[in-house]
Formats: sequence, C-alpha cells, structure tokens
Amino acid sequence: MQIAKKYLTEGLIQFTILLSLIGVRVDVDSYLNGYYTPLFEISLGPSSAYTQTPFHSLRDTLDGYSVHPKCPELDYFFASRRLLDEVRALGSPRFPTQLNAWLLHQVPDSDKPDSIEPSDGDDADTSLGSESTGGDAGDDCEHPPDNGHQTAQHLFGQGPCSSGTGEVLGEEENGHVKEEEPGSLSQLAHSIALEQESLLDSNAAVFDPARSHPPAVDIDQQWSHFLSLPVSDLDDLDPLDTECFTDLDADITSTISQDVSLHDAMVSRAAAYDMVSERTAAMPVAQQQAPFFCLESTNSSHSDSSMGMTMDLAALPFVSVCNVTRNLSSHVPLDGCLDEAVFDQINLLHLDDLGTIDSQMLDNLGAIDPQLLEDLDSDSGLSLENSSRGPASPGTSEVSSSSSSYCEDGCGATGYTSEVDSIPSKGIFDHTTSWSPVDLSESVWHDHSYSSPAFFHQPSVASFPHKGIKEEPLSEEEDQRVVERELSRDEMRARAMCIPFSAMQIVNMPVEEFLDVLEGHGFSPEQVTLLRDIRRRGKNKLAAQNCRKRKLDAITGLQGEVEKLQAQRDRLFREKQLTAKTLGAVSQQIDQLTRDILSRMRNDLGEPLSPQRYTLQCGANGRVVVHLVRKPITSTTTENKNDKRKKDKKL
DNA sequence: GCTATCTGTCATTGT
DNA sequence: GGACAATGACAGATA
Repeated sequence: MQIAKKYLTEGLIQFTILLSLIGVRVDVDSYLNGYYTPLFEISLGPSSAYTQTPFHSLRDTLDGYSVHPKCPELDYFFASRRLLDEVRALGSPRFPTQLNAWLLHQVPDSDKPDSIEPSDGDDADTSLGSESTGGDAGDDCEHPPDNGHQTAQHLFGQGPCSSGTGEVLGEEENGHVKEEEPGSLSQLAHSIALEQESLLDSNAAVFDPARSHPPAVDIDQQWSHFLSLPVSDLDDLDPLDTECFTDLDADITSTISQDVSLHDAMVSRAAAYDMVSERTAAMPVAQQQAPFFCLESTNSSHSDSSMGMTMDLAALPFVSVCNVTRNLSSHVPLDGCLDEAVFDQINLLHLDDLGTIDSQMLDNLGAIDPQLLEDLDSDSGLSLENSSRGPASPGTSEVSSSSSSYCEDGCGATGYTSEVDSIPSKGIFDHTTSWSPVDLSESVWHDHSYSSPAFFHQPSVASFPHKGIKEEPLSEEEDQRVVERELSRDEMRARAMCIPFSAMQIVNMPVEEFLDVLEGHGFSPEQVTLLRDIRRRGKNKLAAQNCRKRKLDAITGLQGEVEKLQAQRDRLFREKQLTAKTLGAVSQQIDQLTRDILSRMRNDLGEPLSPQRYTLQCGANGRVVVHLVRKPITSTTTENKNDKRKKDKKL
C-alpha cells in the first residue's frame, strides 16, 4: 500500500512538474504532508507514551461523553507530540518542502538561453556537468553543481523550508550571482528547478534500471581509465599536488556530483535509515551532510562490491566518518589515494569542516583516557541514558551495538525503530552513538513522562566528563554517590547483575527483541527475572504516570465543566427572575385591560360589569369570554360551575 | 513531628 | 496464555 502510494505520489509530482512548466501552480504540499507523515510514523514507530490514548478518545466519544473521566484532554499530549515531530522534522527529509521550492519558480527561457534547456533533465545534467568540468578548478570548487551533492542535501536536507538548504544553495550559487547579477534570483530559481529535475531523472533512473545517466558514461570511462592505471603509478601520485590529480579533481567532483548510485542508496534505503537521517539532519549541514555524502558517493562510484557496505555506512551519522575512513583506508592503496583525493576535493569544496571535525573528534577520542572510556562505557552500559557505549566496551561490543539501536528509542520517543542499526555485526564503531542520543533522548524524555532523574542527569555527570560539563571534578566517592543517587533502583540492580542494558532500553525494546535478548544472551534465571521485572516496572511506571496525567486532566476537565454548569445555573436563575418579573408586568397589564373592557360592557340592566364579579378569559380559539366571578364565601364550587355554564349559554 | 504531594510499585482487571 | 494498558491502593521520599 505504501509502495502504491509512493508511486502515485511520484506520478503526482511529475504531473505537477508538467503543470508547473506551463505556468500552473499546483500545491501538493498538503497532500504530501498527509502522505509522508504516516510513513514517518511507520518508520519511527510509536513515538509517544500516549500512543494508545486516541483509542480511548474514540471510545469515549462513542460513549457520547464529551469529557470522559478516562479521556483527558488529549490535545495537550498530541500538541507535545506534534511539537516533537516538528522538532524532528527540522532535520528530516521532507519532500514537500523540496517540491515547494521548485514548483513555485517558473524559469524564463531568456535567463540562460545558451546553456540549459529547462524541459530536459538530461540536458540539464549535461549542462551542469559541463559547467563543472568546463570551468577552472577554483570555480568548480566554489560552486560545485554536483547533483549528487545537491540531491543528498535535498533528500536528507534541512526539512521544512530548510534554511539550511537555502543557505547551502545560496553559497553554491554565489558564483552565479557574482557573474550574473541581473538575473541572479531567476538564476537561482532556475538552478533549483534544474537540480530538482535532475533529481527526478535520477529517481527515474533508479526505478528504471535500463535508463542510463548520460554523464555517467563519461565518468565511467574516465574511472575505468583511472582504474586501469597500475597501482605503482598510482602510488607515485601525490593526491595533493600532482597534476594528474589536479585533473582528476574535476573528475572526482563530477563523479561525486553525478553518481547515480547515490540515488540508489538514497532512495532505496531512505526508509530504512530514516531515523539515522534524522540524526544526521540534526547536525549542521556543513558538518555532516556534504562530506558524508561525498564520501559515500566516492566509494560507491569506484567499487560496486563496496557499494553495499557504503550504503550501509550511509546509514551512519557523520561521526562514523572516521570509522569509514579507517575501514576504507585499509582496503587497498588505491582506496587510500581516493580517500585522500576525495578529502582534498572536499577541502577544496570549502567543506573542510569534515577534516576539522574529524580531526577534532579523533583528537578528542585520543585525548580521552582509556580508563575514562572504560568508565564511561561501564557507566553508560547500565544507565538509563542511552549514551555511548564506547569501543572499548569490555566484551560487550555486540551488545553495545545492539543496544545502540535503542538510542534511537530516545530519539523516537518510544523508540526502537530501525533494525538496521540494531544489527550488531555491521563493523560499526559503537561510539557513533555517542553524540546525538544524549540531546535527543533528553528532549524526548522530557517530552514524555518517564522522568526518572537518572534519565536526564546521569550521563551529563558520569558519561561525558570530557565535555566540560562538570567543571569541578568530583572525587570518586562523591561521583559514585551522585551516580548511585541518580540511578534508579532497577539501574542499580541491573548494574549489580551485570546486565548490559539500560532500563530504558529494556523497557522500550519491542517484545520480540526483548525475548530475543532474554534467550540470546545467556542470562541466568535471576537476570531474566530482573530483566522482566525492570521491563514490567518501567512500563507500569509509564502507565502510572500517564494514568495520573489523565486523571489530573480529567479532574481539570470536570472542574471546568462544573464551572460551566454553575455559570449556566446562574444564568438560568437570572432568566427565571426576569421571566417572573415579565410575567407580573403582563399580569398587571391584563388586569388593567380587563377592567377597561368590563367597564365598557353593560349587563341586562344597563349597568357596567363589575371587575369584582366578572372576568375575561381568552379561549383556545382566540375568542374572549366574559366569566362571572362568584364570591368564594357565598358560593360553592359546584354552583360556580353551574353559573359558568349558564353564563356561557347566555353568551 | 505532621501533613500534603509526588512517585514508584504491586495487584487486579480488561483487552 | 502472554503481553500490556489502565487503575486503585499502598508505601516511601520530600517539601
């Protein structure tokens, strides 16, 4: 069903493109929002502790109660969840935003009459490629029109109305702006449109394997030529100042920018590592995306066999780049040359933040005392915070890798989404999880109600002393006391029984995964019992918190209802008093009118009718009848009735 | 020391 | 039958 929706959506996109080319603006954002949001939810899994409350809402609605005691005002919860999703969406790939970007600009043909045909994406690619290869190296470095790069940024870009993407585009288009000032805006729009067209063409190429990418032919030829060189010749090459690589820079740039396999990786696996893209998107663009994707595209372009690996590595956050570098550098010398060349190219692309960050990260890692890493690992291994399981985790690397998947839990609120990340045998360093889960999990858990203090404060004190959070280092005893105080009892129990999972991981992992953990790790019966107890208590803790929140909200709602009913009661009381007054006034008017009418009427003797003896009554048919009023003292009820009958007969 | 409140936990029930 | 959510009740911690 999702695939069908996807194809339908792509068809809609293409149709929208056609309409946009003839000047018709079609806003598909509302539809795509509704489309991708469920996908996002599916990929993320249930992301709130209040996931089940909508059913209660439905049930309570069906019961006919506007506010049921078991049905709190869920807007508050879902507002929090919406906010959380919006926060996530800041770094998530949202196609609708991209669509808005290039659907709103219609490119006049006169802007670039000699270079690009807007209607043909292949030509656009060719033009862009010619720009990149035809210009000088410096120009290429300043504004690389690499489609792969752009595509990567668009696919994994900054999300809604991505300021990050806009900035990147602006930076990349600076060269155009300087050269062609008059049509800079339209030029920018043109470039965006062309990039998106090339994106769609690339996507089409992904779904249609028979379709070839025209620039890729030349690139393949160049690469084949390059690869055909003897390794000894390549060893003599200095990737930094050899002319061969100077020429090769452009090729590499083109390769990076026009690598179709990058789209393969992006499109086919976008759903698989959706969460990872969120994590990567949470970082600045210059720090993560560009070097990350450039590195990936490079590997994917020169080796098909390594493509799968690189595609898997594509799921890693940027921090894993150092690992990727190590892994790749250990392949063959050519790989090393390529890596250096690519990194050199990256530096030339003003994306040298990669090197900076990478070196800083390596420096930080190197500066950390190994003992500290062990402490950090052992501490975080049992902490509710799903932070770093370091690479030096003693004998628990596999467990740590799998547990690192539950770091996604924190990100995803109830977390646990991607099994790709949970596969421990990916050869991935576990410290890839040491950067984002802290903040994300904090935000997520703050958003939830599982608010054990150990969840929030423990890692900042115990797990990351090297980040300067703790300015005055505590003594070991004090530190231990702080840790023990902030650890929950279950955490302490788990630590005591050497259970390599945090309570949050135990609680949040799905039952299948939990059962696998119970069976696959050779836990003793006591450990299994403790694991089950931790899971049960954790879930019950969440349930109790939710229940109390619901109760409070129900009380609040009922108080509001009471106030509303009191106000209604007061209003009705005032209306009653007003009605009584009005009734009295009307009665007086009727009496006055009766007296007036009776004074004008005459009896058989020609005397006016006395109001004391006669009265007027209005019948149902609108007729006014004069009734004789007998004094109650002198007449009985039966006589009155008889008199009335006589009078009626007379009238 | 007493009290109110919060929070975790257990037991139970229903899904 | 097991997992789990919901909830009342109880106990401990804390202001």
